[in-house]
Amino acid sequence: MSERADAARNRVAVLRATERLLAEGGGDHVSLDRVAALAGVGKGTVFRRFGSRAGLLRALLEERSSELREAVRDGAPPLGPGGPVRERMLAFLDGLGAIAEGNAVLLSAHGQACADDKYTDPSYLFWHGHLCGLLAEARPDLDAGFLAHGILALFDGALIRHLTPPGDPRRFTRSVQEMALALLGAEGVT
Amino acid sequence: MSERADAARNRVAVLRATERLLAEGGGDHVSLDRVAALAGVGKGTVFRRFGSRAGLLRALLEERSSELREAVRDGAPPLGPGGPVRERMLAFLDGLGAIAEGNAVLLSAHGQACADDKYTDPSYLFWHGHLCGLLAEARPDLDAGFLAHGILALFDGALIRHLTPPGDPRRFTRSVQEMALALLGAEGVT
DNA sequence: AGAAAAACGGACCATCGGTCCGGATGGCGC
DNA sequence: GCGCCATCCGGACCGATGGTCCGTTTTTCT
Repeated sequence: MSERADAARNRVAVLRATERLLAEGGGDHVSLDRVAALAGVGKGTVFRRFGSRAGLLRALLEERSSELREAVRDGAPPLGPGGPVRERMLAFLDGLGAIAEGNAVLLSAHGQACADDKYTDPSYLFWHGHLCGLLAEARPDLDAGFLAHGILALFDGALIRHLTPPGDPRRFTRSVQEMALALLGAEGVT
Repeated sequence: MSERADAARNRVAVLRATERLLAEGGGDHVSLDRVAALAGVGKGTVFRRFGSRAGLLRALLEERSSELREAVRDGAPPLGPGGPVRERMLAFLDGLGAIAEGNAVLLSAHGQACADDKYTDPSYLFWHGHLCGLLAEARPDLDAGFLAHGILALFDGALIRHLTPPGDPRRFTRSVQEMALALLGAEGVT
């Protein structure tokens, strides 16, 4: 056995409380005190389970993106391995964009909390590695690692909010895809 | 008269103290208390002069970048108006990159403090407008506004620190330039 | 049932950004 | 040189926050 029943129950209570607070207030509305109170647990519990404020937000983000990660790693094309690079790229950006657009507030809160550790975060490293592979295959003449950082840098909560007009929730994603295509260059245009 | 002598003296003392703290500790080592103590002034003074922690960091950043702004607006080519777009772009990125590389810590501290206001900051808007103009001229087929955000998103303190190896301080700038060129596309290659 | 292990909870702490106001200080007119 | 008034100073003060700690409760295993 790895987790006691009450521990598991409390963990989901805390996560649900966090997303409620995230939804109804800004990102800085989520304080550990408030989360604990709303979840009906003690502050120590929140901390013990998630290590820190950053850990809590990371866990929530993980929950939101694990599905995409699986699909990218093991799923069927166009997301998963096997299809043409350009399609994989677009499908991946579509998926990541959807997550980002739906979690812009969480994204900025997490960014603020993580600060410097951002680039060593396993989740970031996975996205980066994936993009890296795709870019390297399509443009072996460029620095794929850097371009991958460049694309991921777009996924900033504040930027997304800034660029998403009411009534067109996918605008950001389309822009990201356009930029990615521009980076891939005109070669191989259908 | 616009500023009393002691006020001016204190302002520079505070700015110097801030940069010292920034240099010797991390970005979160710069608390208003510490700044005030090191500058030999009261906390209220720091606050009155700069409005907030974010304002203090912004002022410091402003001090570092005003020269580049002038050069871009009124200076001679290749930085200033008049030269070929591609050269202006490279020169601008070289200048901005140098500032960013020399102030990575300040950059992340400022980013954290500003959070959402980042995209309405006058300084950001200026850089963005400039890039926008250049990109729109070179690639009228793309969304210049978005691409400009994409390029500016690279200027993240943590990313710069992450990508700058000891012994090659300009590596980041070169990568940014390469990516910008990739965005401009192959058209017009010399 | 009983005991050890695991988890709980919330008081507690240091620190932070920001506010406020009585007191000091500088500039200007004389 | 002097005195007056606006301006500025300083640091005590505040509410909130992230994080810690330990006596108490709950779970689970035997």
